[in-house]
Parts: sequence; C-alpha cells; structure tokens
Amino acid sequence: MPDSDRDSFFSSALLGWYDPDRRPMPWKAISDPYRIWLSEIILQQTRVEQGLPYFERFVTAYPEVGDLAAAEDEAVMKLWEGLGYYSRARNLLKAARMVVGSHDGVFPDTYAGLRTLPGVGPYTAAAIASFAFGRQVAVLDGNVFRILSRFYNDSTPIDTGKGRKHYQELVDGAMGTADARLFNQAIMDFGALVCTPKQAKCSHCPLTERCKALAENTVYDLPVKEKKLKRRTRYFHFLVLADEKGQTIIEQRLEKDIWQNLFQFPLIETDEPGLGTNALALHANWPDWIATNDLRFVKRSAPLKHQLTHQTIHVVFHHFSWKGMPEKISGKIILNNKMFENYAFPRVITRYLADKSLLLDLF
DNA sequence: AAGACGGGGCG
DNA sequence: CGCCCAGTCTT
Repeated sequence: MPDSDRDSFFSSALLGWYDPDRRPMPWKAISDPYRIWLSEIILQQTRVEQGLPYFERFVTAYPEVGDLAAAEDEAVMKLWEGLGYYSRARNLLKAARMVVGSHDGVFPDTYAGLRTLPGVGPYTAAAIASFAFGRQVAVLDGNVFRILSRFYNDSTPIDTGKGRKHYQELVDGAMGTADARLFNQAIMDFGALVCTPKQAKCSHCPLTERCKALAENTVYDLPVKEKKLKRRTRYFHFLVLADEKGQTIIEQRLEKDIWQNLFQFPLIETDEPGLGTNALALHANWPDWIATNDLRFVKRSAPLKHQLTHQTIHVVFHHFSWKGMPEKISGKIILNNKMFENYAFPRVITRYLADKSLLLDLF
C-alpha cells in the first residue's frame, strides 16, 4: 500500500542531505551520454574506486563513441584487463558499433531505446536516461534495495522477479516528482556513505526518525536474499613452454566459460587436486600437440589459490624448455619476449608475470 | 527462475 | 572466509 506521506519524507530528507561535492566523480557533473554510459558499464558490480582508473583510461584512449567503435577488439579487451566480468567489454564494443552503425553516432535518449544496447539492462538504462537525458525514471541498484528494504523494514527478497518489481514500485513512489537526476545520484551516494551494508551510519542519518528497520532493530537483517551462493572448485595447470630463442606459447579462451576471449598459457584442467608435473604429463588431458619427450622440466610454481565469486581455482604453472618448438602451431600464438603487452590475460596470469624473478628463468 | 560471469576491499 | 559492489545475459 502506497504511503505518500512516508514517500515525501524520504525524498525531501534525502535531497536535503545530498551534496554532490561530497563524493565527486568525473561523470557526475556532465550530461555527455557516451561518458555516462561508459561509466555505468564500468561500475556494474564494481566499486567506484576500482572502476575510476579504467574510466580515465577509456576516455583518454577513446574520447568519443566513434573512437571506441573503430577500436580493435583486442585493444579494448587489453584496456579492460583486470576489471573482470569481461562480457561487459565485449558488449561495450558491440554497443558502440551499434550506436555508430545504426544510430548515426547518437545515443538513444529513451529508457526503451537504451535497453536495446547490449550490456544495458534495467539499471543502466534508467541511469543513462536520467543522468544524460533528464528522463523521470528511478534507478534500482544494490544501494536502493538496501535503503528501501530498511526504511520500510521490508523483508521481500530482492533476488526474485517479484522482489525486483516490488522494489521498483517502492523507489518509483519514493522518487515521485523529484528531480530524477538528483534523486538517483542522491540515493546511490546515500547508500555508499550512510546506509552501508555494514557499520551503517545510523547515528547521523537524516532518515532515522522514520526508518522502520532502525526502530525494529533489523538494520543488519536487511535486505533479504533468497538464493545462496554456490561455488565451484577447479584445478588449472598452465604450461609455460620456453624455447632457446625466448619464445613461449599462448592460446585464446574462446569457449563459453570464465575469461572468454582472454589469453592464457596452454591450459590443462583436471578434476584431481594435487597433480604433480609427472602425473600431468601422463594425464588424458595432456594436449596432443606437445610431445613430452621433446620437453625438459624446469620448475613448477607453488600452488596458487585464485578466489573468485563463484569459483575457487587452484593454479599451478609448470615451466618447460622446449628445444625445437614448432614455428607455427594451429590455434596457438607464439610470443616473443615483450609481446605480452598486446594481449589481455586474467589476473592470475598478469600477477604471475609481474613477478620478475619468475620471468628471468623463463627466458 | 536459476546460473554464470571477476576482482578487490572489508569485517 | 563470507559478503558486497552504480547488474546483465543465457538457459
């Protein structure tokens, strides 16, 4: 049941609290749809501090949407390297090319039009529509779920279709006729600075007098999620194959899996934990294009645990020298020393490569 | 509706 | 170690 009195208290208190300068961001004070779109894609499931340097890199490399549309796929993946959720980078490029190819270089200026761009879902379409075009649409993101579930002491799960619809109605009502651009920025700043997941700043919150979760002492029980996180465990063995000319081999991940389109050292994935190099060379998954009698084992890295949100990956790097490595290998790329900078790698590999002492005996 | 998809920061 | 972050797409 709508509670317009409560809604108007919420929006006026929120806007009274809001000060755009408290959390400055380069895309906040502008209305350029390209930059707003770029920032919103980067910030999906990503903290502002983490995304900010990437935003700067992209704007510098591609000042306008046409520059991005004309970029090489590999250059864009390389610029995105390390940020995660790489489908965002692939869709970023697709969308830029769509804007240039099908919309004459001009971004759609409606919620529905924006939704047709790949990578632009309900949240991002609302954000761009309000920030860039002043459309009267409210954003629904993690902050909004948390703030509204608390303010109304509402235990409706946020991770179901019904829940999303419910909270969209709540936030639409709360925004009312307030300036959408201000309201949306205010509610997200408020979630980041005051109504935080932990250690919420209830002692100086402008909404305390009517916050139901505070009154009921349920602040840290909200919001409610229905689904539990499931985690998969995987075992990755990367083969670092170096020849006497200082060359090594990489391959691109093309399957529908983690790190799609990124590069890696030739990978053997096994179901068994704790496999040593000898057992690996005898394993059924050993690639047929490497004859083990041509290799000389050099060393093996310590086992690394690469912890992701949905996967725990145990990684070992196995170093071999390969005299007479072929000049060409179908489906693989032969790299010489400094060429790593042209290819995007997962963090577990860039971090490994960054260790100078490892690289020394590699080449 | 349920899974899949990264990486980092913080308690 | 578990949770969360300016979510979206596929199945």
